[in-house]
Amino acid sequence: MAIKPLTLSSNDKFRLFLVWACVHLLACDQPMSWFQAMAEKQRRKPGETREKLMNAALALVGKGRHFASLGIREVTRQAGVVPTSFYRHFRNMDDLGLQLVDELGLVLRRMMREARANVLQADKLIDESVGIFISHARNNRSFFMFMAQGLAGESRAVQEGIRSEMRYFASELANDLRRLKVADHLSDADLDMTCDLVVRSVAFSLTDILGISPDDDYQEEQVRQRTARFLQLIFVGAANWKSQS
Amino acid sequence: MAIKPLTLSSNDKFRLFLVWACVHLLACDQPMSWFQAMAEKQRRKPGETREKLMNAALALVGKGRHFASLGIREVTRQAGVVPTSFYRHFRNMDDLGLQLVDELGLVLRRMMREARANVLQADKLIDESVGIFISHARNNRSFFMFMAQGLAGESRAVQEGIRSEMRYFASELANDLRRLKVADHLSDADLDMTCDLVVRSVAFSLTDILGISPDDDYQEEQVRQRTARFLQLIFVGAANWKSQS
DNA sequence: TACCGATGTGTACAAGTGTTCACTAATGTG
DNA sequence: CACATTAGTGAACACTTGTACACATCGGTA
Repeated sequence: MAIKPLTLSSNDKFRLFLVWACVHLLACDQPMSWFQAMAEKQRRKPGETREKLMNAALALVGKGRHFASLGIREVTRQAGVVPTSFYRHFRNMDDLGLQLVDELGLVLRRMMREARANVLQADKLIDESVGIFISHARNNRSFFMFMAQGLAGESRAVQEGIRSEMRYFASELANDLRRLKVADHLSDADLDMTCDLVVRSVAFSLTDILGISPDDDYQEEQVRQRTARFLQLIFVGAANWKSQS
Repeated sequence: MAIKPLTLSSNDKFRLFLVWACVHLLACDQPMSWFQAMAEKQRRKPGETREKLMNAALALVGKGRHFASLGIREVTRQAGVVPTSFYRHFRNMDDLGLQLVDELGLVLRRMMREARANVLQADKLIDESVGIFISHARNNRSFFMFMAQGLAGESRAVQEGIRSEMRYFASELANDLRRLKVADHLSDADLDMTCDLVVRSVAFSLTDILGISPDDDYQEEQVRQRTARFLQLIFVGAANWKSQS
């Protein structure tokens, strides 16, 4: 059998590098130049082929195509790059999908940070959060489309990645609620369950938002209100929930 | 522009035929032979190419492929039919998808009927229903995979079809609950909302069930319990919900 | 009987696909 | 400086794809 040239993903490479850098930091005395060089390489300048390819895939998804139906040539064509370049950065389309999930994680974290900054008092929590979510979904339409597709997608790895992002999101939400002391009567497990349900409901609303035209403000407001009422219903349930019953 | 030969879907044809048959039943005196012939044609005998193609597509989806990535040749190959035969029954893959949605509707209605027959008293409603749902999801794995995929699929029509099946399901659930008089304090709109949320939560659990191995009984039991608790939480919320507040 | 429409088959073709290979330009390292 | 590594290019490969056309079959109708 032919030995394929194993090209590590940039994340793998970076992790390997971190280990290796730590060894060097302990062993020699002037490693900073190496570190900075590698760090420079990690955060590539925009417009590079790798970004172009990922953006091209996202653009196609945003245009209504399904990620599973995209081909390598199609993506490279959209990116304005020769097909061969694809292999310099990704093993195959699944690999590209996985790296998109990583970036999706960044988008979600940014959204979470914004929500935390804006939602200070608990009474406006739901409406504010739903609003922030919807505006993010509108601004990063392609990303969230990719997320919605990936939940039932072809690649098990992408599926698991998105699912794990959602789990993380739910656990962070639970932590926030604990900090706000709005659900002290709930056991940890029950609070986690509640947050899981919240995140699922919001995620399902994603398919509602993405299904309507991006500038149909009326429909968007409808989805927004419905989602908010879903969450209110869930929180009423949580408020009257008797743990360990 | 070239005029493409418009081939109606078999459902369309049947509806047209019904109208036409009624006219004939009123006008002439011996229409039964026509009727029987057409009825015979409608319920085709199993093993025909049309069924073979739809089953082939489902089989591929069940094997982990995404519907959006299936090609005509691939489906016909799996069905053991020559590629050209495809066009005798479907315009394209989207058309096949739409007809699959119709059949999916039948599966869902059968499930609903079974649930109605088995859930007689209200106190076991949740556990019984979730159980029935999970066993159906297990027995018709491919169908439900197709449904999960279609929710964020490529074809807007398929998407809307599945969504409308879910709406129907939710409204029927609301009717049942009204009949059981378990939520008399809720306004119609609030009950509809509750049922909508219930259906969404269950549908989301679909991706959980389909993600685990078909014979991993432990994980399946986990999903089952989690889904049931979701529904309990929602119903506690509904029980304490104050309509028109 | 002859005929007709619907269904299925085989062949064909142009276009698109994933992947490999050999080559070049740039980039930073000894 | 020479050198190795990396990113990008273009040509080529063996397939696969969607679709069209002509033909065979068969059940039902006039």
